[in-house]
Amino acid sequence: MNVKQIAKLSGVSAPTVSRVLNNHPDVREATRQRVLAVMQQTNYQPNAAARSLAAGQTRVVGLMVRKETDTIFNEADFSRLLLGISSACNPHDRSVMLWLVEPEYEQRMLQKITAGGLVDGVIVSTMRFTDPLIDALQASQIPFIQIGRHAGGVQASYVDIENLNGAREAVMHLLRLGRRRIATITGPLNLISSRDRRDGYLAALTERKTPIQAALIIEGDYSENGGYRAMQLLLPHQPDAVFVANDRMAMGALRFLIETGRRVPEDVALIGFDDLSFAAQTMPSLTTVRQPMMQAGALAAEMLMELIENPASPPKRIVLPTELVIRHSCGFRTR
Amino acid sequence: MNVKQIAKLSGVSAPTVSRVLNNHPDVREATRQRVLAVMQQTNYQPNAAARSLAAGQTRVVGLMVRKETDTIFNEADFSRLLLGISSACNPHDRSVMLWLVEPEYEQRMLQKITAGGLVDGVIVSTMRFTDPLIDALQASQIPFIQIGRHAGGVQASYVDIENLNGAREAVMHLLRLGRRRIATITGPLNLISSRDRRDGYLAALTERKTPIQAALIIEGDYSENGGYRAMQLLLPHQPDAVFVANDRMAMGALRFLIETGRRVPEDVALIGFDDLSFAAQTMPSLTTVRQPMMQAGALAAEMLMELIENPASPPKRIVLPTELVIRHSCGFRTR
DNA sequence: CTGAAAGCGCTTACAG
DNA sequence: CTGAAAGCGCTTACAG
Repeated sequence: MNVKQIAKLSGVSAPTVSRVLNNHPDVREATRQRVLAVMQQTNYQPNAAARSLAAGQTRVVGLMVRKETDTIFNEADFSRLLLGISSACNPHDRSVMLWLVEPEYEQRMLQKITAGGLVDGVIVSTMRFTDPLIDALQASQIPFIQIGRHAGGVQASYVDIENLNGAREAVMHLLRLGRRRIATITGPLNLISSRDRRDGYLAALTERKTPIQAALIIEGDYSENGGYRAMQLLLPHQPDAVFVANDRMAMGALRFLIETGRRVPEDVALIGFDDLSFAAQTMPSLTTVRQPMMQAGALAAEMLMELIENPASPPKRIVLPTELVIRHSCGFRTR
Repeated sequence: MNVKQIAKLSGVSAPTVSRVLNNHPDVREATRQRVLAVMQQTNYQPNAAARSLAAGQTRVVGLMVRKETDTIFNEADFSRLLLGISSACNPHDRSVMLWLVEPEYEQRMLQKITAGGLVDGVIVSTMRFTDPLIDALQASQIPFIQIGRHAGGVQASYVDIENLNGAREAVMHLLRLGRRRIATITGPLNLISSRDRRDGYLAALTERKTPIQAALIIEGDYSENGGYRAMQLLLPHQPDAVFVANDRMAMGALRFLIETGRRVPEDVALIGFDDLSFAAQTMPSLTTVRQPMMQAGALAAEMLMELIENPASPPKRIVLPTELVIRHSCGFRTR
């Protein structure tokens, strides 16, 4: 089944079939119905490759995700991002193509993408502040949207999460609860989200005129064991609260505190970041900052589709708010 | 840049460029080098749509995942499956297209896929024992591989996980530890994995000639609250151990037990299924069954690529072993 | 080993 | 509102 056959069966020409297929307004209603009926009967669907080639549009959206190390790659966030993108694309009849970027195949992927005929645009997610992937996309002229901000991308659109403010609010909450020696375990500081969260910590302290102490700031690696070790280093400096830049490290910190007989939150209060599924299940349950990754994915997809339709549209930057999920580890109090 | 231009620059014809592109052996080495050099200089990459149309091959692999309800959709497994598929496809220079199947768009997706020009084959993951998706794929003649077994798929290849045996071993472990009143909280029994895990439970009891009691078998819904409620119903029947068909429900069961003052594992031992990241972090840590989803994804992708190359090859069924991860909730003992 | 011709299945001006 | 012609950028026989 192809346009020619549909055309013959409907008693029209191929271009008319094409017009019906593409909802072109300039088709007489009777003709449209006739063609539609034949397409229905024959269960006809146009060939995607031919369509892409002729129209110069694939109706496919690409997603490039740099896998990073296992400790940084967060399965829940990844799933939610994907869910958001996919559910935004479905109603628009667009498909999504997924590339997990491994350095080994990075170049080839980029070439395939920029060669055309595969996708109309790309959503790119990488946690590195500076990433050659972004530069390559920038240079390639292909429409793209970043998840998170990145260095050098003056012209680029992005959807970011309010990492700074989310962290700031978490620390403010600890301050309001009367904590005074608040420490932080940061993520790897080559990641922009890690920096933002640390800066939020600093902002809260500064805002409340609380002294900042270098000894209370430790760089972690986003792993459970990293949190454990960081807490070990922190404890001699007697913090009464710790803002931990992700839930996984918070689990490790909690483990160390419990093993060494500290009470949480009485002796040391704890706030994490991510709201992974286990955060509600720890003992005590973990107060944490939730990021709207699904919404971020959906928005990025919408923005990309808009950019594809209208490549000249100016760059957009959206920063989504986080939500402080108050549980027990922070020294429970309903605000 | 297109084949014609590359041809002109290299002093050959378009078909020769095409042969070089496709590693056709019948090209003189000197010619090949000349063309390759020009392609390199011009940074040429062939257009994917044109290639797909002309060759009748897209070099794209599809993945259809039915989202099911939120409680059933397991983000960790989904991520791992995707990781496995993606890393298997990368070396073969294939891309992967992802569809999250929502009932609303199911028909259109299937039509697009079977119309051709989009993907060469499909990996399909759905937990329903009977799923129209499978039937439609079956009828469509498109090469496909199932994740998990399904009803009616006589000719279909699949990669499955040893749900039955994984459950069986978990229950055997409890029996070896001296438990005698072992209960189970199953998943929704319209899911094949749920049935398999229940059957594994039954198999172990039968094997050890332990009486099976209907009151000790409760159907859950894979949610945390479902586990909580199921445990509530189970407790009056005084089980001394519970095999729970997923970790999320196990968390709920654990919560109920602790809230009602039971000691785990002393009073009631617990084993889950999935090895979600929080399983190691509960108090007590959760003994559970780990499924090799990433490996399943990689294998499915390999099988699909083989099937695409050789559509006549006979169906293959692979069942991957699970691993019992022994922690504290089962009444710790190193085997 | 290489090229001229045809074709893959659509869409896009253009003319009427 | 509709159709004939050309074209999108490749690959596939076929002939030499």
